[in-house]
Amino acid sequence: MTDRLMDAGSQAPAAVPTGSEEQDVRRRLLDAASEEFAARGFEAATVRDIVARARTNLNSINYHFGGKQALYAEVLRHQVALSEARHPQRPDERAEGAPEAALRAAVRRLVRFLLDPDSLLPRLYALELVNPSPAFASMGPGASQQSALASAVQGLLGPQADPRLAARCVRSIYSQCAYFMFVRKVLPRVDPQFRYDAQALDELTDHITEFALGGIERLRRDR
Amino acid sequence: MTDRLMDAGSQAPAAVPTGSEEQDVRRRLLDAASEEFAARGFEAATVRDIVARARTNLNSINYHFGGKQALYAEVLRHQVALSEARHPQRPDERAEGAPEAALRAAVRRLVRFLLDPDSLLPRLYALELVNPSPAFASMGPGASQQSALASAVQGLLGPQADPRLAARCVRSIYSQCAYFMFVRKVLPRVDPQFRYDAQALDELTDHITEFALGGIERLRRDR
DNA sequence: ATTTGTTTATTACAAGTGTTTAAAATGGGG
DNA sequence: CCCCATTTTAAACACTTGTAATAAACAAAT
Repeated sequence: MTDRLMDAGSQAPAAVPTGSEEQDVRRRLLDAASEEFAARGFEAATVRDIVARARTNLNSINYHFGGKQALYAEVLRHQVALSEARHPQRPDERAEGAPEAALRAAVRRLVRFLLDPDSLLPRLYALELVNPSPAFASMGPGASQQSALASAVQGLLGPQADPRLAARCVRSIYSQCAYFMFVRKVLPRVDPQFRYDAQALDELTDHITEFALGGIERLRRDR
Repeated sequence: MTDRLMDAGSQAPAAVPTGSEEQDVRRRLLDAASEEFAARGFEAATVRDIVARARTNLNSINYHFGGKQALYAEVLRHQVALSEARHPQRPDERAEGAPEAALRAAVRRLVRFLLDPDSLLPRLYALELVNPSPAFASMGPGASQQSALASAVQGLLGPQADPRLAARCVRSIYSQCAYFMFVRKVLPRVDPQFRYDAQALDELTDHITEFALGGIERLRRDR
């Protein structure tokens, strides 16, 4: 058995016109598998469809990844990394002036992360949340987004607020964003005018933010 | 080919001690299939597991229902009927005094419907929403619950409110309830103290109601 | 008691699954 | 040039799937 787990970027054959042909099959498999797993789920996706889409042979998955499950785990890691690269965390986002602005920024970030129409992660994430697989542990549930949300909510509720209340408010906001991730496939059927483009996501961000500001304000006054 | 679609309750052999043995297998199949489909989803559930759980033979599904798909459609219809019987719509619920009370009643009904721990429908519903199947059309998405919610929200926003705003508010509330339906399987892993018992559902109802009252109030003032 | 229609049980089958085996091709250092 | 590790290809395997074919058991009416 050969050790295939060397670092993926060190061979660097200078300016070879063929590019990194060696990792090319692996990359194609990763992309094809991402689409197949996102489209049909882990069990329903077949290795034959994946290798066909990747334009390679049936044994490639076992050779390059060791099996269907290992490929799936790698797909999850890859898509998480891709998505985190597409949605970088600005470190001082929560330090911005008014807590209302902080909440709006956190909601916008969460919406764009969970509803990114160009990413396969929301779909894979929804499938895992509804039907968790053994490989689910590697997906942090948007931890950084939720922490930004939590601090914004904390800032609005005040420092001496009940942390359980704060957690409930965070979940109220998070659930509104996640809903569109879950129902993405059926939403066009029940609400045909809803779109997942940038403008619609901004309007959604505005609504969720305003709704949440009102809800938090009321719950703050109740205590 | 024999016509098996006669009415199901007319033979009535008086006080036979064996009960309606004829429909017994069909009922057992329906129950077993409901559990298997809810546990593993339509594709992953196998007819062999279903007939084993129903303590009958492999051909039963084809004989009594005509195939796996037809059985699944029947399971959906059966569970919808069961759940609607468990959660009857009180016709004058929306007529109750204050609109706040109407909203609370609508939220409570929705929560108990979508999060009923003794019903298999929420699970089947979540699976269909994330991965719709051809048999999905037979499941109205809690239409009556949503209409009660809509009228309550309308009452709070005022008669001249923008209907699109009202629809957004309804969705903000609905999504908070549906969230716990979607993440039911992973919630114990990420929030171990959350329970789906009656008390927890009432607390959830209170929180969602208060949060929504604040949100609606704020959005009403914005216009 | 025999027949007839209905239900249950057993077996077989064709298609599809992930994985294994083994052969062929490839491409650099000796 | 040739060896050798790596990669690709092709074929086969063992297993599961839903469904069909067929036989057996059963119940009621003639």
